[in-house]
Amino acid sequence: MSESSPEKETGVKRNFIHQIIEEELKEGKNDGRVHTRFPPEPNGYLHIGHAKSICLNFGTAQKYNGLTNLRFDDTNPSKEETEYVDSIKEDVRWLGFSWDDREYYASDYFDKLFDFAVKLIREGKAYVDDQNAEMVSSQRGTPTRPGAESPFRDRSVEENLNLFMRMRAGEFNEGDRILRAKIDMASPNMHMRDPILYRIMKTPHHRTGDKWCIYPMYDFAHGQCDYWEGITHSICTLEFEVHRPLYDWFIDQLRDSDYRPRQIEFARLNLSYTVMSKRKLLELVRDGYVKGWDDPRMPTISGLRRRGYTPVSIRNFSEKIGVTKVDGMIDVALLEHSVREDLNKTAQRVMGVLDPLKVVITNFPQGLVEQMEAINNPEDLSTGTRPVPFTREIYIEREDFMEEPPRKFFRLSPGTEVRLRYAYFVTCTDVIKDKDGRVTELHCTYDPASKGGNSPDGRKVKATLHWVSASENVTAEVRLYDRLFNDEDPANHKDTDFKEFLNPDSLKVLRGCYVEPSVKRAKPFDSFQFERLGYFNLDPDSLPDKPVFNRTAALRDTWTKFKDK
RNA sequence: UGACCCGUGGUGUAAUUGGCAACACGUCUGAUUUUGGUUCAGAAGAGUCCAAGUUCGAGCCUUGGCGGGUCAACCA
Repeated sequence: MSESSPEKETGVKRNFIHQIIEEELKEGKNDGRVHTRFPPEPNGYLHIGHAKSICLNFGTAQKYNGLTNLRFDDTNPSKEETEYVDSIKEDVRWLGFSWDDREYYASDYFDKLFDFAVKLIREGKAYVDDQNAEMVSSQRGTPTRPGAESPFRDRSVEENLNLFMRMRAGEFNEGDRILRAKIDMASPNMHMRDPILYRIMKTPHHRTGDKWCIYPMYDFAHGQCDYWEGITHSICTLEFEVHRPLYDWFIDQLRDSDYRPRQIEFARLNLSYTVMSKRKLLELVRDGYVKGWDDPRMPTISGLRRRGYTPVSIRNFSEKIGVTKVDGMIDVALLEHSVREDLNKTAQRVMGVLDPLKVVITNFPQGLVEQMEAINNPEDLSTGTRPVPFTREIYIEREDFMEEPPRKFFRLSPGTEVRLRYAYFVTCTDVIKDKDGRVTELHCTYDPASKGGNSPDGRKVKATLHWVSASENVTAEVRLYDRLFNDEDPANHKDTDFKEFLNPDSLKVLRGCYVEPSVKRAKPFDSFQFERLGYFNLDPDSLPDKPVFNRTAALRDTWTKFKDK
């Protein structure tokens, strides 16, 4: 062989699938081609688990200069909709992958699949079974007991052909007849016990309309589509492992050259605090527990997008978690770390106050609006600065003041001096309360010499506060999102009771917020400083309809810790 | 009384194909800091499910256990 390795440096971490591929490449299999596919069923929105599969399929092909197809596995018209195929395409694109013109549908192959079924019948490898679902199911046996053969198993080829044509013609009702492969009812592998190839479904298909009233099953479609598309590596999740012998059986009936696609299984992603089952996500959407598939609390790609996640962060995450056959549980902390890592470098900082407490700077001139200069991103000074208006009356976060500070509380309290970021040093002189004893206003004095946030005499302050001018600001509604689930591990709750673990605090609308959106474009972001609470992708161009506030776990933990002391 | 798959710190991944286990996240210290963030320095934490075997030497090989997962939809 030549010294030029077909492997490309893409920064993709080597995993067991790469190892398999490299061994095959050495043996010269499939003419050295690597061709993968991402095959979602369009019956829901893509979630973070799919992202792993997408990154794996596209990443693997890129690594070996191969191609990846996008293929919709649409063999069950009762569950699939065009809305879903559109959202899937958008999400894959957003993640940064391209399938060029290789967009396929299992339904594209319905004719070929039908012909293949006829071929199997002719060869005596498939038959029409007149039994109903219950009969078929009871004859299948159990994992430990062999099944029994159907009384219709040995029909003549002519009779099978005739019945199959009539199935297609719509002469029978749903459930009356099925087409089965004739393999082995005693096989220790349940999937080899005369699997069903076609069932009658008088449901219009989102692409083929009412052209068909019989539809192929997953097992009868997937491998064949792989074969016809020239897929070399059909990467799927662990639960399909037991399907592999059947996958191979169909390929054996089909192939006429050395080429053969190979199914390789990997462990699907499980995330702590997260429910990933499409059925459950659909339930959350349908029953109104969330506002939609793209609700920021959802683990869907579109939900994460609205929450402020970047494509890079999700790709990095997929890379970090690796690819194995070990069925594990990844800590969301790793996902959250991945966003922070990216956003820390790229997100523009803005200031904001969510729960405002008025502060009057008593020695600051009435009516004066002073423009302070704020850095857009301390991690990337090339992003420049922006002016932020400072006035005699400002708001600070209520949490940033404590009348009787506990040990280690460094922020504002009576008599202490703190820095207002990019503005001045201020000292609290008076605390104004209402008749119930609630603090309504603070009076402070500022040190005019500390403009910009540094005192010429070199004295230090222990805290830097975030603020907003009480008059020069923009207001909007802010929603604060927490994790959707607060149970230790809701993913483990297999049954419908998973909703019991919904986090009641997962969505709070905070009143009296001072944020910006389309309301006043004139002064965007000047007065928002969210970064103390986390990082936000809130630059004017990428702002969601509703500002989304991504509270990070790290900060929450810090707070919990602090409060305990 | 089945078939297939899996078993390395709290979590995830690695270990040049046999040379006494590394990295990331998380946790905990400390320093720096106009974000209690970031950055930097450091610490704790597994002897690789168990047992026997082969070997000078095993997380990697063999055998036997144990534990976990998947499979009995006319879903994918």
